[in-house]
Amino acid sequence: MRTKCRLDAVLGMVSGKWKVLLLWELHERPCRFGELRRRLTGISEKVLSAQLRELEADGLCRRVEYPGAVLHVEYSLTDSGTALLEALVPITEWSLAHLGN
Amino acid sequence: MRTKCRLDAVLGMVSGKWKVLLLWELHERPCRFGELRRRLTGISEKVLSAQLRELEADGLCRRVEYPGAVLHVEYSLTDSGTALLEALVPITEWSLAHLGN
DNA sequence: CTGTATCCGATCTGATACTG
DNA sequence: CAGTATCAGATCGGATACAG
Repeated sequence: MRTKCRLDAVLGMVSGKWKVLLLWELHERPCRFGELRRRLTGISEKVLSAQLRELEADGLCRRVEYPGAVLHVEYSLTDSGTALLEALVPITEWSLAHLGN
Repeated sequence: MRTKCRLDAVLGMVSGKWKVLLLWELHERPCRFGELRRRLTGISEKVLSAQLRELEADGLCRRVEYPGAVLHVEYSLTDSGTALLEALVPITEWSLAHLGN
């Protein structure tokens, strides 16, 4: 009965307080850690790190290290992550239709 | 920046551990409290009550009392709730396409 | 039958300091 | 620059007992 619908699993993937925002930022453009920290005003490094790792573990984003004297890491959406973001569009539309504007 | 997208608000409405299941059950047919408790094996009365109240507060389900010697209450989806459930369909499809079957 | 009141443990988030 | 470690506070879900 629990597994009758698969929604829970997917909703869990985006249930973190900052996850959707992260997906959104990464959808606009690939981002470095510090960039994300600045753009998601208020998030702590620990939480940012944790949520990125979860998104990564779920295959929604990827983490790429670039060689150099200083660490340079870039996060970006996977195709899967992009597709999930698109699957969320009807929810936004529902929101516009059923919640105030 | 937080309010740039409305996803968080809506996802919050279905983020409770049993919310989607509840919407699903109510979508199949209007249900009484005891019925829901039996069908959602494992949920406690307190949590069932709380989540129903949240769904109600968000306009996703309604609670109707029927007069009689004993209390008879029936919960059912609103149009808004039904529409939200439909807006979640693409997520299930994403799940089928991107997660194992 | 349909809930509410309490208490508890687990989980989540945040602040801060420290590291390679 | 890109994180990890630690600790504290808040929130969530669950068990149980009780009430209208």
